[in-house]
Amino acid sequence: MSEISINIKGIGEHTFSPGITPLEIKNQIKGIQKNSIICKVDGDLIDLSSKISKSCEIQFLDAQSKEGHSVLLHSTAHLMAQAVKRLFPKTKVTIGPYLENRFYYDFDVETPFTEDDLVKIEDEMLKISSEDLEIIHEVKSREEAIKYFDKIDENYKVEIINDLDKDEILKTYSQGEFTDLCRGPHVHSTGEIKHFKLLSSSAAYWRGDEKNQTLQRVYGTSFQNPKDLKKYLNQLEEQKKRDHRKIGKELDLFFFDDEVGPGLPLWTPSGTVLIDQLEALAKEKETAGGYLRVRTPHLTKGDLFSKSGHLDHYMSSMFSPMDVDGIDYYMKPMNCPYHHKIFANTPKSYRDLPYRISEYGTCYRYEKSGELFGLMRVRSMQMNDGHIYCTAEQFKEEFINVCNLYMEYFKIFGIDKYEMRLSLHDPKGLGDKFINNPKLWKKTEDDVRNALKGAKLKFVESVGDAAFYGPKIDVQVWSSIGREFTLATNQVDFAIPERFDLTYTDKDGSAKTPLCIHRAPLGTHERFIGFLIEHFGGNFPLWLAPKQVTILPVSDKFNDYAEEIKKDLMSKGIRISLDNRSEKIGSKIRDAEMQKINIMVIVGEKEVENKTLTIRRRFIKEQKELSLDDFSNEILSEINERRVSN
RNA sequence: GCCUGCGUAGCUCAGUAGGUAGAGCACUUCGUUGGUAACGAAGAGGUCACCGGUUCAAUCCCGGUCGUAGGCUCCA
Repeated sequence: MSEISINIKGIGEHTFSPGITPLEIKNQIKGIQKNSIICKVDGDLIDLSSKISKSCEIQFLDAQSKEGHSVLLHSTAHLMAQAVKRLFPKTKVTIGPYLENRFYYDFDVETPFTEDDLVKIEDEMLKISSEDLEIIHEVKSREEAIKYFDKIDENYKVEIINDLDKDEILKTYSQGEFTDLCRGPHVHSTGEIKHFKLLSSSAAYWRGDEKNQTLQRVYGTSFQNPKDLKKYLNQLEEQKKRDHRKIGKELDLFFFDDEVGPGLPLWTPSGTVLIDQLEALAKEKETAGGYLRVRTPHLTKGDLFSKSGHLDHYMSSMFSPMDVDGIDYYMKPMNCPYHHKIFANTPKSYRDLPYRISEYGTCYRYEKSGELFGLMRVRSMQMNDGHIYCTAEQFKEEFINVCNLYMEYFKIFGIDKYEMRLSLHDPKGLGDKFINNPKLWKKTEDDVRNALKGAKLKFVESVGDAAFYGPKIDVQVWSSIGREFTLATNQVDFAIPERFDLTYTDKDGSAKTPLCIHRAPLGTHERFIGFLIEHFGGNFPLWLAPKQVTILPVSDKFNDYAEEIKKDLMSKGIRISLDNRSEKIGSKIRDAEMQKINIMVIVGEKEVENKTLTIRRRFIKEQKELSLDDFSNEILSEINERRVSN
């Protein structure tokens, strides 16, 4: 057989006998990075032990590359599974994929893992690593694979194989006594996996279905380099410090009370400042965008929600009804039905469209107890809600304007890590989860997709995440501990206008049905503020900060001067406090820093004499001396511009 | 809702082979009047989440409830 030519990326062409493996190439050819753990042949990731039969291009990768790292993570999941099987032989393995910087493996075990168990598993993993077991892959026929996994009593694996496509190539990976069904590829020996850490264990359902068996999921992380592992673990610690639940407590922004109920936040004066600022921002932008503001009740007769479809499609997220004079009343889970009522209250002409109305309407949703999460997931929420009623011709522009509005907001806050997601219906849920009208779904989804493409907005698509009444654009963000949330949303509703018999009189005098766009560019106060707390780590920009300025007299002797300054700044609308305790200046500064107050105004003998203030900004030691007027002018313009720096 | 862990002063946390509890910070008072991240002293504070059970005795052991954490599922 003739030789084959392999172009090694970064090295050059070499000839080999067919059947050569990347591992052999790595050992033979000088200059290939020693820490390569996997390779790509003509763009496909393959095991280092795979045989190469024809000329190709090969690229060796270490775990610094995203693909290399994901292989390492995946292989670490297998290593963990092997350790678990050694320690708890009755365990049945299921699946163990990699995520970004993490992996997990789901196990069916008799008793859930304790923290001690995780330590034991980790120790066993280190042991297997030092055994340096070769990881061998084999292609198996369907029958062979089923027979094998059946024999070793791994029924989940058998179930997986039975569900795979008939022409799927089945592979097993073996390391020592442990064999797993897997697509691979994997690193070539357990000795390659050295620097890992198990992070947590929790429950998960088999195949993500709550009707199925509860499995134990163990999360972990793994790196090639101990420094990278340390860095990642530090990063996780740092992220925990930004957790809005922690900062919310430290800065006294909001809290939950057992006697009030879970998921029902109480906003303190400081937290309420954040709400007020957001609301002022929304009001300003919406007024400029042609919205009219409205107000609607929190409680309503069931008939309205029956008409809107909520009782059919949304009941599981609604609080149980209360009986009022023999009639069922519900807390509102959304504001839309009221806005439709307002639209319909007076006759509309084509001249009234687009008709845009908005409010910060408080909604109440029954979220299952285990789903509650700080401010990010609550049961009472103040929604930056609004509805646009427009003609088909106006739709595209209106829809994109909403997208632009939330981009504008994001710019104000400096939010740049988000993902726009076009959420589509899942045909399987029609009639139950979604309104049953396949044609309208298709048309509306196409319209939205085209509008987005026309505006050159980047987005991903997600099937099954639509609202029950129409497709939507969700803006996804991540909390500091990595959970994903929808921050803003922009939704189309093709069903409601008809259900509510909403019409307008067109130019020709005929009655037409408008399109309806639901939108919540700032989401809800709860989630948006929860997100902002983490985004800023509690260090709010001046315009948003609950405590903008504090005056720190050097000693009691200057309290009167401080009081004058306080009065002046307060009259200008600045959120100001005065620390007149008999404490040393250093102590007052420390307390102000801990409270993350933006600006400290220090006054002592010098300032009283000069009629000035000494200004010290949060985290900045350098100070400057200013007159009261110069100072207030300076910060007022910073506030009015909603500047984000510091 | 499901699985597991956790619940001690306003906050962060000690503690008890079962004999009703302690620190630091914060708070109040007194002294100190101090120039850039903690001045000193004293005082006040708790049905040890709640309800039952076992026990002479429960904060501790057992059961239940509620809350909470990590996930799963679900969502703004």
